Order: sequence, then structure tokens, then C-alpha cells
Amino acid sequence: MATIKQVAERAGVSVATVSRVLNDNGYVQLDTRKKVEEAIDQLGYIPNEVARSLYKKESRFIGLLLPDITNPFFPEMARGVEDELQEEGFYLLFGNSDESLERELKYIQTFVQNNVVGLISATNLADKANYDNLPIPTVFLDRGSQSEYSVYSDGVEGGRIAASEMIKRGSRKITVLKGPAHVMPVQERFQGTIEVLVQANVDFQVISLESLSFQEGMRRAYEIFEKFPETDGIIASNDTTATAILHEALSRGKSIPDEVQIIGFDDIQQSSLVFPSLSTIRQPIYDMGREAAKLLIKLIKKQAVEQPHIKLDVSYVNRNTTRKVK
Amino acid sequence: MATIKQVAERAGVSVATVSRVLNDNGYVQLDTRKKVEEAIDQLGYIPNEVARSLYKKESRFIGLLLPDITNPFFPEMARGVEDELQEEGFYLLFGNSDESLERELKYIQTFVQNNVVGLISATNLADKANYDNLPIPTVFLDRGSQSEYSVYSDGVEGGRIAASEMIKRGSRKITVLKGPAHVMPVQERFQGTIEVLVQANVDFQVISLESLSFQEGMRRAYEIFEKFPETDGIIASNDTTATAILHEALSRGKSIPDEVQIIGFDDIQQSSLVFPSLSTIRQPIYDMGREAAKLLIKLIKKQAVEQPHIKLDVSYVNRNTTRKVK
DNA sequence: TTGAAAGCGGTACCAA
DNA sequence: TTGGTACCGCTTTCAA
Repeated sequence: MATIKQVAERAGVSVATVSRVLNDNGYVQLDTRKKVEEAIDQLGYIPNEVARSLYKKESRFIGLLLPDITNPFFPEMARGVEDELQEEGFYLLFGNSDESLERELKYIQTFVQNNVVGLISATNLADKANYDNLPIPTVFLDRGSQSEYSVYSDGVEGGRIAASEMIKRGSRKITVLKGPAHVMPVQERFQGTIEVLVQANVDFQVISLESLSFQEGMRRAYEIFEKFPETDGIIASNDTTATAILHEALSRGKSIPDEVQIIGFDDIQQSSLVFPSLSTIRQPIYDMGREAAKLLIKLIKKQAVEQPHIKLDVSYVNRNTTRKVK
Repeated sequence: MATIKQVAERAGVSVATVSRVLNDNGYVQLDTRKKVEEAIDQLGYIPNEVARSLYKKESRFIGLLLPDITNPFFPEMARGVEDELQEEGFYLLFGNSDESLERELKYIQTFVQNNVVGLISATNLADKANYDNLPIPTVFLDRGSQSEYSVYSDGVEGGRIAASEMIKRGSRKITVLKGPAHVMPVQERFQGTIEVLVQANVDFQVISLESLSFQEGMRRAYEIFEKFPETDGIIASNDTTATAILHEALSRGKSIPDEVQIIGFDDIQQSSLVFPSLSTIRQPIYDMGREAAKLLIKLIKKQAVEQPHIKLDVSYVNRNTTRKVK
């Protein structure tokens, strides 16, 4: 790997001059610049970003913290983040926290140690202490509006929509899934749903979920159909649990959506591929990632931020686990 | 952010001594160490990895290059890589190449500029030039055995298994999908399949795919059912295209698996969630990621590598798009 | 318009 | 057992 010094020698100038042509600042005579550029070409020189980062106390890296990339919700989000960053010349350092506060802290520390210039976090931590007095801006993704900077979608409204679609489409004995307490956006959905259900005065039950996994969905689905066999509509916490419920219903010979309607939340890719395809509340997952990156870049560049909390709209996606509007 | 110098001052020792306690090498008197540790605690000091990296000419980062994390095949792989790395104290720098040679090169360059110590690449590049005389070891993932170090699964055998299961389960007019020429592992599957089909002397057609996307799968599915309505078995290039074919078949009222059997390849998560659930050839995706990371770490540590090419086994997963063995 | 040199925050060699 | 210091590769100030 060639260094700036070698380039300088070859071009017969000082390193300062090379640095000037590299960064295109300060005065450089045209022919001097030419000589330098030739030397750079000949040596195949690329500047060492580590040295730059050390001096400038900042890198081109942004840290992205996710609960688990294996959860189909997150790849799309990560892609949104990356696409936006990439356009702005930033790069991604990435870690799965796996719901471990310790692992999360470890990643944050490593990020900071490496002069990362910003952080995007989509973890579900109960505890914000990990993020206190960080020397870099942080944007929280998909976690409601409680933090200083955040990008999220309108969970309460999504929950409302789910409930009113369910009612509109004829369900009268509804079971609502309540996601784990520490997952903020899932609580908001739940609230929105309950609000509408209470107002409309329809019968409903609540089943609590310990996690948002497929397996937990299966377990609870079993419980639902055993305890509340008369249920004719299920509002799930997310698409993964909705899919689990769909499976359990199908394997019990329930006709979907005729006997039971199901509405999910998120609109992950696979929701259109299950059978029957899943009606759901769509979050603009990719855009959420993109917006978070945009906001973070503004913060990094110290540009004015008009909206520290960006709330994106959700919408109902009508597929085949719900009936026609009556 | 405290620096080593501040720690040294506070502890009343030299930076050299602080460095020694930090790295736990060289002689340090017990009470000196105590003083230093106290100073570190009081200042909340964490060493700057950038400075370390500059001096040592290596970081704790490994670059991971993927075609597209949004493709459900890759998250699991990335997770395998990360889990292994994390245990060894390495971190992940990550980029989606998006099938663009240029973008790929850009990422590789950035990785190198940042003293990354190793590279894992799962892209489909036709062109290996991007990887020539890199100063760091590279492991190629899911790309056959042609490169110096590689981790992949036995595609040829997988293709054979798919064909023989298809025949065993009664299909006699088989359509085989042929993935894009530049995607190596997909070609191997194809070869294995053809080999068995020819040997068994059964009727078959080949349909070429321009990509492995769901949309392309839909297009070709249409073509298959129009051109070869008598097809009674379809061997897809991967699970995504298999799922597309399943949809098209279902929407044409074909009974699956009675009229047409379908076998996919990969066993991505969603394959067990589609309906009917997809019979497929399972690749150990997570383990592939993990093995690649293991191999790379060996290379980085300059440990002996007995196996530069690691081929993992595939297996048939019997689900509901295939019939009982006759 | 150019170059010399200090400094970013560590590590490691050598001398004390 | 400890400290002084050169050095990693770059940027930037200051002087020429």
C-alpha cells in the first residue's frame, strides 16, 4: 500500500502539497497538480482513511444496531438505511443486539471507539442508559417518539385501522394479540386497536404474547382456538405472529376468511406469499430506514432539523385473510 | 473522550505504562497498575481504536459483501458470519453490491482503506479482478470452489437429489429452471439435476431465468404452463422462484402436488410458511456463514488451514409440494 | 504557491 | 520496572 509520502517523493513535492490536491483545497499550481496526479496513478495510491479519521476525529462510518437481521422486518429497513448512506458517501457498521443490553452496549462502545459519526438504533431496549452522553448523534428507528430523534410509523393509527377494518368486514368476537411490553411500537398498535374496539362496543379478548416470534404465535394460536372457539377475527401484533395464527387456523380446518378473519401488521415481504395472502397494516419499512439515515446525516452535518420526530403513515393492505366489506 | 495521555497524567505515570496495563504486556508493578486502573475508571477512558489501527496497520473489522440483504437468503448467512465473528472479537462492515461491479469495487476499496483485516464476499461477480492483489485474505461464500478460499454447499448433489426425488415421487414430464449463467451455485444445481434426468431417461424441458426474483419466477411460470401444459413436475432454481411458480399454479387451479410437484432450493425461512409448504433442497445457510467466518479468522491469525474449500452437505426437505414416494 | 513541522492517540523499542 | 520518544499516515497551520 502506497503512502502519501511515497506519492510526494515520486512527484517531487511535499506531502502537504499532495494532501492539497487530494482534498482539493489550498493553492496548487496546475502543473504541480498534474505531477501529483500522475504519481498517484502510477502508485495506485488510495488514502488511508484510518489516518484521516485519527486526525479529524471522525470517520465515514455510521453504526446500525438491529435486534436481529434474521427477523424479516429488518433487512428491508437496513437496505433503506444503506441506500441513503451510500449516496452520501457513508458506510455501515452493523450489529445485532439480540435483545441483549450487554451486547448492545458492546457494539455502541466499539462504534464510538472507531470514530463512528452517527448511530441508528432499532433495538427494543428498556433502558436508554446505553445511549446517554454519547459523543455522536443517534436516531432511534421504529421505537415511537420518546427519544430525542426518531423515525417511526403511526402505530396507534395502524391499530385503529386494523380494528375498524375488522369490524367493517363483519367480525364481532375479536381476539387481539398484545405484544411484549418492552416493544414500544407494538404497544401503540394495541392501544389504537383497543380504543376503536371499545368505542364500537364489540366483544373482544386479549391474549398476551411473550415475544413476536412464529413459535410464540403458534402457541398462542392454540390457546386462542381452545379458549375462545367462537372468535371470528384476530388482530395480530405483527405479520409473523399473524402467519402463525393462519397456520394453526388452517390446520384446524377453519375456513379463512369466512370463519375467522386475520389482520397482521408490518407488511413484510412474505405476507403476500403465504396462502391465503395476509391482509395487514403496511408500514413503509424501507422508507423508515431511508428517513432515519437522512435525519442522521442532517444531524452529522449540523444542518437545521425541522422535524426531530418523523412519523410515517401506515395503510391497510387488503388481501385474502379478510372478507369483503359488508 | 479521555485520551491515554490524560490517564497517564492522572495516574502520575507515562503513557507507555498506561499502554502496558491496557494491553497487559510488559512489566507493571502491582500498585502502579492499580493507580492506572483507577485513573481509567475515573475518566471513563476507552482506548481509541483508530489510533491503534493506524499504528498496527490492522483493525478489528471484517468486510462482508452481499448482493442484497433484502433477498431472504442472506440475512441468515449474515447472522452466521456475525455470530462467529462476534465471539472472536471482530466486527462487521457491510455492504450490498446490488450486482453492480462498480459498487462492489467501491466497497472493497473502502474496506481496504479502513484497514479491514479480512473480507467475506457472497456476490455473484463475473469478474474476479476486483479481488486481485488485495492485501487481506478473502473468503468467497456460496460461489462454488473456483476461488482460493471458499465455503459453499454441494449444489451438484443438491440438483441430483431434487431430480431423483421428483422422479421417485412420480413426475414424468419435468420442467427444470435454469438460473442466470453468472450465478455459479445455481448452475451447479442445474447440472446435477440434468445429469440425473438424462440418466433416468425421463422427459424434461428447460426454461431459462434471467434472474432469481419472484417476478421473474412469475413470468416464467406463466410460460411453463402455457408452453408445456402437460408438465407434472417443476424443479426450480431457488425457493423464491419455486414460490412464484406455486402461486401461478394455484391461481390456475392446478392441484399441488397432485397435478404438479414443485421442488425448490435453499430452504429459506418462508418456505415452510407458504401454502402448501414447499419441498426443497436445504442448504445450511447459517452454518455456511459461520464456517466462512471461521475460515477467515484462521487466515487472519495465520493458522494452518487444512481445508481451503469447505463444502457443506445439502438435504432434501420433504414438505407439501411433493407427493408420497410411490 | 509551496514546504516544514506539529499533532491526532495510540504502540513498542530502547535506555535508564 | 518505568519513561522518553519515534512512528503509523494523514491534515493543517505557519512561515517562507
